[in-house]
Amino acid sequence: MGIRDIAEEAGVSIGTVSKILNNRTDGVRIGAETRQRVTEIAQRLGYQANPFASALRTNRTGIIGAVNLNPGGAFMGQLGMQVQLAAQKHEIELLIGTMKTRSASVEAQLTILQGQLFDGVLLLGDMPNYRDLARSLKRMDKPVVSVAAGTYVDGPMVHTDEARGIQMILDYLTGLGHERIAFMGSLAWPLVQERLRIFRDYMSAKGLPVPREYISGLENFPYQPGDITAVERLHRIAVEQSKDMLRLPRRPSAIVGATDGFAFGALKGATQLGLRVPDDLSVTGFDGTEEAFIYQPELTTVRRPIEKVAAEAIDLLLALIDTPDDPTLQKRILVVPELIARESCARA
Amino acid sequence: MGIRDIAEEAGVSIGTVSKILNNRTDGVRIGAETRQRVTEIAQRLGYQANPFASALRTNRTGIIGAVNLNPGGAFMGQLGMQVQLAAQKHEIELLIGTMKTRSASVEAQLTILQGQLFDGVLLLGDMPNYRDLARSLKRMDKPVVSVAAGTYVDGPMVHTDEARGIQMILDYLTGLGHERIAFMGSLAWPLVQERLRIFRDYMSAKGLPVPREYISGLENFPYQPGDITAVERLHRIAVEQSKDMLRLPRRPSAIVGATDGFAFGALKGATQLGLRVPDDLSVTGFDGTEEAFIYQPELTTVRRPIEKVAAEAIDLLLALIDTPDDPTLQKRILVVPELIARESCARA
DNA sequence: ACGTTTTCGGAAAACGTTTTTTCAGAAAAC
DNA sequence: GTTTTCTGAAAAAACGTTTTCCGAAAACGT
Repeated sequence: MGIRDIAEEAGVSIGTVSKILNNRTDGVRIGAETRQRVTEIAQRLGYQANPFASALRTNRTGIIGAVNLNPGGAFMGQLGMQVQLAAQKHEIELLIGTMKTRSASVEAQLTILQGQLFDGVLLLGDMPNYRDLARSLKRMDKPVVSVAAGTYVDGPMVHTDEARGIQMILDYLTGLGHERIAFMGSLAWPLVQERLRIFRDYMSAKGLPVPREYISGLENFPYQPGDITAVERLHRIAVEQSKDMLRLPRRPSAIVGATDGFAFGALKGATQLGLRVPDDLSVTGFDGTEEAFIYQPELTTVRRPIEKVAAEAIDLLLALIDTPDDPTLQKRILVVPELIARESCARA
Repeated sequence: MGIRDIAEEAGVSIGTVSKILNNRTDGVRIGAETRQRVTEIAQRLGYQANPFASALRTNRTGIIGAVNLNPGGAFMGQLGMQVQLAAQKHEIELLIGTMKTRSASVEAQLTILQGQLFDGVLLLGDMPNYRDLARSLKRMDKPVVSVAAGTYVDGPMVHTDEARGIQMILDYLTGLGHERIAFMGSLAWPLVQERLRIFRDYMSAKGLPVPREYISGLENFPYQPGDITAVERLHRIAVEQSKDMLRLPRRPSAIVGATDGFAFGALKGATQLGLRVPDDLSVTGFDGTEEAFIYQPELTTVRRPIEKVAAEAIDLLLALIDTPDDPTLQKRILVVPELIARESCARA
């Protein structure tokens, strides 16, 4: 059961057992025969070290944590899974928690429980007040990597190259002859603000006007994590907003959704107005969730390469855990996304 | 930093500090004035007990774990989130892990790391070889509650009353005059096998024949958790299978999807054949994921009341942690689902 | 004033490891 | 033949709590 039982069984001291089981070679020698015997006994008894005792002594748990800041979304769910898979390749345990909403201070959460329990933390996704969070994280003495959070975050991070993504979409759309291009998203998320900015920059660089009515920002959608109706409400709003746009005297010929979800809204809005996609309207999404393929019509979207993002994030975090002070690890990795052209776009 | 610092600052012993901070009242008395002083100092210094030391001594971590057996799915993602929320109401920490695929023995995983780290474990969802898993869990000395796993599992569990759910669907469909009703799902999951059985029982009780071609079982879909293409492949297959059915000389007038995902497949299959939903074909789903509402047409489905399932599961697990030997807690809770009629069904 | 109870709090053991220090005996060096 | 070095392993300290046990002083009853 404990290291003591092994020691007793093998007729050696517990210290010896510990050294053998941890393959300690530094400064201490153990005879090959003893080593063999002990390992075998440990095997036979199915010994597993008590993680608390080990952690207490070493200050290492071998567990890394991921905090899902924006749970419930399809994209985030898939990101969580991919991070899990990436962690498995490294034989390390990964546990996912969620950002608490009730807790008074964001700080309390991360620094305290998770800061001690985990050797390092992955911060998954974006959230409305990310900056506050980031500030409080400074105090944590364990490495943190931001994942898919936007480019504005400080410190090590892994993210999709969204500028490239938006650019791909707009290249594609303008290549199809579209000029009246609208944008829909929820600006409560900093990530979406970034996407909108990139969108605007591109359009003005190309000299394509973007009238005010072509931007549907949905500034303050009341979102509570876990609100079971949020997705449905948001969809309903997106449908309505797209219909408003499509009833404009000069309606857009293409709608860029800041998110696959908004694209679905536009798709349904168009259907409800009797417009045909892609003949009368082109629609694009962003994220490349699996639903994009399942939907009717199948959605043209930019797929964020979740597997790569996850793998890079894990690699970076593990490196940071190993050598926290290596300045070359304070890096910002951008993974390039991929345009997936499907049924929802056509020539203008 | 540690309890020692508090003790020193307050001029008391560490034992006293511990008792005060843990509100120990049993047998030990502490003066109100001392209590006050110590609490205040702890507050001021921002003291937080080292969780490993505490856990080492008490064998309790205050953390419960959830193991997602079938990660990646939309339903499971939402279940995970709801469980999180339910846990928050109890001021308890909940961490979600995933079933490892690489690990040779299922057992190794759960019993060992998680068995020690967690005070109790929630097993979320179904998996192809659940029985093996369940067997190995017996050895774990921490309470386990199965959630949304099917009725065949042993031990405490919380689940949807699926018989009622299927019954609701079939009552609804037969009420609309449907008699030629088909079933689609992936029988690799025991859960789906149960649903099919219930479906068959109902149909034969009503004297409605179910020809062999009306059952699309997809016996062995090769599924690897984390396979990024699985959802897409499965969808493609579902579309094809539904088309096969719909090309039958006597095609079904309604298709019951064992899962929302299969219903989407049927919906798209019908569209591709030029059939109109719901005029030419009625389709129902099962699970009530958010996508069901977003899809075109909006899907009639049975919603599994995830919030209730999650809340019941947390309550039950916490009770079991408190009094593991209370025989009345060895219960099996069935939560009744809800039929949500939307656009995908009409009179036969 | 004396014994008895109560009140408050200290001392120390324990939890199961890891790591540092120490030590005995054998081998090597002088 | 004595001292030094080397080898293998035991012994003990440490990690930071919780909890049990005990004792001093104060309060109380007679």
